[in-house]
Amino acid sequence: MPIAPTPRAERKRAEERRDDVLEAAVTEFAARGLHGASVDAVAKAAGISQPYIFRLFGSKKDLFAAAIARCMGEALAMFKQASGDLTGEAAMVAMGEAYRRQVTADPRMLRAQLQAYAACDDLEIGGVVRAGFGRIVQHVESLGLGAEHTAAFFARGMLINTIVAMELHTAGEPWATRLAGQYGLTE
Amino acid sequence: MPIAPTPRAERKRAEERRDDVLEAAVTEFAARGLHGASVDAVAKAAGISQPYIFRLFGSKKDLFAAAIARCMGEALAMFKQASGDLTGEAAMVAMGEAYRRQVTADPRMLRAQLQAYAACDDLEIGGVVRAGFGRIVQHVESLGLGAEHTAAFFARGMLINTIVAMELHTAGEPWATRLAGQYGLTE
DNA sequence: CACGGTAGTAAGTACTCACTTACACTTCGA
DNA sequence: TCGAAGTGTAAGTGAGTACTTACTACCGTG
Repeated sequence: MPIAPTPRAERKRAEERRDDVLEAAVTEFAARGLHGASVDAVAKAAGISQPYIFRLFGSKKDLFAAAIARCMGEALAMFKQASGDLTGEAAMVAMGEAYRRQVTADPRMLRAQLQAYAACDDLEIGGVVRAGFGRIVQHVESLGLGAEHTAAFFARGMLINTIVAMELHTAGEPWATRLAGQYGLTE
Repeated sequence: MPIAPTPRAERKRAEERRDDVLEAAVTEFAARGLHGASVDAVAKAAGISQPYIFRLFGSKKDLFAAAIARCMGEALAMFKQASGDLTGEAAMVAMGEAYRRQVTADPRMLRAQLQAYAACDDLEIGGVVRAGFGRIVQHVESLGLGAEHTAAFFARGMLINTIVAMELHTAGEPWATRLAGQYGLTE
């Protein structure tokens, strides 16, 4: 008869634990994507065993979806806070500045978004991503910018994502510096 | 002693075969990404056995890098042809129109690019992607647009990639249609 | 026509990794 | 206080898959 193993991780409420796991999952998925990341790595980073992740989230894909939904939710919250009571161009400038700050503070959110777009081939993931992105688009539209400026706002955001993913803002090549400099990413 | 197996695939020059494989690899990697795609699937699509791919390309990562390099090269060629002798804003409009046509004709190129950006976490891949992207940036810069317009051009391109990946242009939701419509992607 | 190089395959190998089973400790309400 | 619900783990399992080995058929050339 085997000796009883004692749980090593400090006991927490499931909801709090889910949060820890999501935090770790965002980091892992942001770097390696849905297929490149492993549940094992997320478990280690979260300080619990791998089976418990399946208890909490059901499957790897569901964990990815939850992590992405969280990221999108954080992005929306960030934009809402940045725009505050502002409208029109002033709101857009404020939101752009907030996004730029996010890059330098913690680029995981942007990288995770890129990974989410790349994983849209999967229908379930695609649904989650579209839903999250749609809420952000509708918030920006609600600020009273026209369709053209709204599109330009998101276009800039997407290029920033890509610049960060390629690490152009630290690459040192002149063309890269020129491009990244357009969005204040080189200081 | 086993009976000698006869090769099933029609015999071709290695160079031509490499081309077939790259074509299949772009399709596969565009949809599922570096980690999501399997070499087996590429081999089946190319009509040859899986070991032969390793003979031709060495490793899965090298195959991915080659596929991405090809895509980037095609994109550069497309832009060069579209801009022709034009310069400035006229060249940019022509290139944008070419890119838009590419979306409707065959979105694999765009999706593959997105997957390439997402895979930049790997240093080797990152190098290939930056090199390919750099050549495109420098071509656009050479057309005499200022840094601001150059950045705006690439920003639009990145948003188009994302719209295609999320399939917003066929999603049907009003906000999606409005956004995609800004780039003529809804007809 | 021999023969060396080129194109190609069948059949592994070794390993990763998503997911399961079966269990143990802890907390808490009745 | 007792048992059910909640938090957690050790130890698998099975399938997928990157890559290797060891071979074979074909082609061009002297």
